[in-house]
Amino acid sequence: MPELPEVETIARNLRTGNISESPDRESLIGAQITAAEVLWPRTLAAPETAEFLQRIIGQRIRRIGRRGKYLMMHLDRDVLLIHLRMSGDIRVVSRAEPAANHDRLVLELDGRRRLAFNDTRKFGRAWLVVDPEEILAGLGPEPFDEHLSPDRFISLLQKRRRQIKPLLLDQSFLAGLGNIYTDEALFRARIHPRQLASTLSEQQGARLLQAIRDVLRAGIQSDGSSIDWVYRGGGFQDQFQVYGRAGEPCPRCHTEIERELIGQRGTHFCPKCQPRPE
DNA sequence: CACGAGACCTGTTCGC
DNA sequence: TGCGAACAGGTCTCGT
Repeated sequence: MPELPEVETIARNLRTGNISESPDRESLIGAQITAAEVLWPRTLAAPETAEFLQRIIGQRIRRIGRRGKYLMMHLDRDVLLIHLRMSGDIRVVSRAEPAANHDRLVLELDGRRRLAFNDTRKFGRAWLVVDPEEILAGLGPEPFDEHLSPDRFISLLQKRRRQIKPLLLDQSFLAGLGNIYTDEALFRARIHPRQLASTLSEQQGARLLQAIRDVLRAGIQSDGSSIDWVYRGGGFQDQFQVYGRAGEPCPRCHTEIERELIGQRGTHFCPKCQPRPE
């Protein structure tokens, strides 16, 4: 469930305290970690549980941010990084609340509420590190980075002889896009997901960067997307134009939307608006 | 460098 | 109704 807009929404909500189940709806900034529990050891990528507990207990949350799809919680001395992968979610509940079914890592805050990393599929990971660059160094630019001009983006595309969709999913090329927002951006830019990056025209490259930013901005404005049984209050799923709409008419030209596996991922596109290059 | 397959996991939905 | 297959918002590693 988590692509850039969903992680951004979570980070903002934790900062402002706009969290539905939280007892007092107070910001997490300034909260002290008074206890912690690791319920599924593999969720904690580093360090080992014993060192993790010993280091994190007593620290206060000072800043909450995001880089790519990573949630970043800056503490007094360390940074807690969380990647939600496919099914992760963050909940804040009162301390009295019993642990939920798939809670994997729980932090008790000020002895009265708890922040739980819940993750059905157990793909998610958390790291407690001094320097987050240890983990984040390989990420490509943020989509909204002002240094990422259309010209710069175009020149990055021209260096890559690779299908555009898998390239956009590659976090070392650009950080934050996942399967949904990639399909939506390519549709809005009218680019076929299999077109080789190096063959995109300047106009297509500029259009694509614009579409990526538009789609991510719209996603954030809707508080992200909520699909299936995982619901966090986002509404962007109602604005999907192609994702999950195979067989339905294209909103632009009414041709049937197609679904095809590209790089092992279900890919949705309009065969007429996004013509397949020879 | 690029690509596909397989792993890692659990749960829901689809097709017969 | 039941049961297996397919599928799911992600990423890593390995072999070609």
